Amino acid sequence: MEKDGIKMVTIKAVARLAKVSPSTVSRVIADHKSISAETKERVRQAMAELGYYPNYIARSLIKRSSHALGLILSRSTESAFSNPFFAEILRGISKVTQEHQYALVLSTAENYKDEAKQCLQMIMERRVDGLILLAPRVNDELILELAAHKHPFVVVGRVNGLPQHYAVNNDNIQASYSAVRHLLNLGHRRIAFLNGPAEYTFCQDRYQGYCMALREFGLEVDERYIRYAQLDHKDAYKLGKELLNLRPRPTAFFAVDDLMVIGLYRAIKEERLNIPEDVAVVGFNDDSFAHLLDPPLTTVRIPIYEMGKAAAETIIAVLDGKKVTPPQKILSSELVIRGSCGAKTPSQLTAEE
Amino acid sequence: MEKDGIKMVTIKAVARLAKVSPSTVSRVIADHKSISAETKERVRQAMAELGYYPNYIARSLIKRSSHALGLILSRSTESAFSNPFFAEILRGISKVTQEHQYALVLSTAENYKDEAKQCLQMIMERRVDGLILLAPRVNDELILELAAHKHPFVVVGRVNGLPQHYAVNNDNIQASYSAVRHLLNLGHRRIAFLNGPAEYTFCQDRYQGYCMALREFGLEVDERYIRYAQLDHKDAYKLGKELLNLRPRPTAFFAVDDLMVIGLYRAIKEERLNIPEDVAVVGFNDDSFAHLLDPPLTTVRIPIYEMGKAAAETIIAVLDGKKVTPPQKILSSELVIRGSCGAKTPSQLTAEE
DNA sequence: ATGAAAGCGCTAACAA
DNA sequence: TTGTTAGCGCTTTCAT
Repeated sequence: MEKDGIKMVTIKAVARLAKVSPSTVSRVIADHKSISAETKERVRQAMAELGYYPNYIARSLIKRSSHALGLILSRSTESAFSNPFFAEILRGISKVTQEHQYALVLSTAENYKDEAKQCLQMIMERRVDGLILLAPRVNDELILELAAHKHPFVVVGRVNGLPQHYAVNNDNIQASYSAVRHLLNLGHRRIAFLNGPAEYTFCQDRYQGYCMALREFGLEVDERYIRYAQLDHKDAYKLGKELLNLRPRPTAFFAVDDLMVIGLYRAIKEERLNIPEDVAVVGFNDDSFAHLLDPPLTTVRIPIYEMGKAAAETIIAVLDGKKVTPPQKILSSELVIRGSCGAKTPSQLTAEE
Repeated sequence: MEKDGIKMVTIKAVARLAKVSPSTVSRVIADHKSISAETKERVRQAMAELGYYPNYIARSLIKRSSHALGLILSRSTESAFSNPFFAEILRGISKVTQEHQYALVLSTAENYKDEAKQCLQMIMERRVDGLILLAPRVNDELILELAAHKHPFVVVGRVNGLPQHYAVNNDNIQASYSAVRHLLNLGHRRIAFLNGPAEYTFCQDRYQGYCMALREFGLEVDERYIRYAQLDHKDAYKLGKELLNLRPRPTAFFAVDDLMVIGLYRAIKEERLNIPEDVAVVGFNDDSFAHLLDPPLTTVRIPIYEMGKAAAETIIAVLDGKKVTPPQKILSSELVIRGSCGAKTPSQLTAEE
């Protein structure tokens, strides 16, 4: 009856006080229709009197559902949390889990293997009913395994090599294409691309958009102007320097994540070059600090919060046995033009600012 | 045997394959000493063959422990996540929960009442074994209730009116005192204080440090120069404007959170005043963007990550039945001097920069 | 060293 | 409408 000095008020105790059977109490909890109003009232009275809370663990065991969602942050813990993308997606997810009374179990993993292990563990151990996966990789083995075992999951991003699955994504190719086209329209021809780790599908997609735009303008994709950096400002600083030392020097930069722009700006300023006069810059994500940079950053705004909401709604609907159509949702982004690329061309103007 | 098309591999199935009883399998899982090496081997073989994972729910039910920690973000969801403080504290917490194989259940609440309800629910429903509470209020009823019911919890911040409890905090009074003293040493005498909501104990403490410093310099605390704002840049902008319109105008600002400084900077610049020549500014938290502001912000750096770690370690130790001494830990902070206050005084120099 | 049996707190047939 | 009964998958005495 005691644990840590806390009295365990069970359904039995309530039943005893209300002079009914435990199953009747259970039915009152579930607000079952075939219970007389007076019994309901009496049972509720007893629950209130005893301060009864249903034991979720016991309920989960018999219902075979923990009513919880799992979310794993991979990459090193350090960079995962510091990226505002994470805060935004989490905000969207938790908004929905809260509405649906789902618990959200958060975990972190140092590397991909660890992430896979933890995901599998969470779901196999029945700690969670479904998973939300972020930043899928090219040929993501974890995702393939989850799919093979028919575990419920939704991916935020694009998955390759899997016909049937639930996913929420933004229009990376299109967004990247628009961003680079913006630079091309401003007259830039040597546009460096600060990409992220090539194993992520979103990096692949943004690369594809970059290539599309260049080719549309009859330009070759010159791999010398492309670098693959970590999604933080330090690596971007280093690789930004490398790119700035190329001759002929790129006149514009397209960075796959705003966080990189911080390092890139520093690199550019250290070379005594001016933004946007000497070098134009476009970022990606429209992180909250983007408008605070000097000059304010032109960047692609993606609906991160909405993607988090959509992902959570999708997986919850799936778990509720509802049909989710279409299984893959693409949310659109917009280019937010600020001061890091110089004069605006009318065709590229957006509502913003 | 089936649920969502997923085979449930139970301890029974393993027992059958290994030709032992379920209890023996259970003992192997717990690595019980009195099991022969060969049986252990055989059982482990069977577990591997069947891909067995223990059902955490079932184990929790009998062990009366979910091996999970609960964390609630109060304030409106919008501002909670966007504050880098949250990301940092979460990083520290999850680092520790991961090490100890604890699950971390995250929840959000729109307001204080909702937060209290959710905390109580999480712990009463046995979803979590203990709670980590952030940003305690003056006479925090939730905390008093949790304490009255002897629920395990740890607070990040200072709690008043409760002799025995676990808490981790930084030296707010001292930190605030140092920050204001820095401004006083630079010659400032009219120092405005952009405080946060007065119901938080940390705001109270920082106010106290502010007063201490002023009084030490023989100055009166002038309430006209103090405002209570939300912890975001919008409100800070508005109240910053108000303070700038006072005559005589304050020559320096001390803001209780770096996020406010963003709004404050905008207000100052709109008044065509220069930082630090016309107005000096000191912030609090050393958020990641603080060094990116123009001019880079002088601010108090508090060890948020370490506080998160310490909080998680404390509550886990408590749950493990260990003695935690001292129950209240205070981590120290440092003033990081950058460019928002003008010339440095030698006595205030820190290692940074 | 291992097995049998009881039961954690709850829900859900099946009766009545 | 309500009670009885049998578990959910696991751990843990108590036997052997």
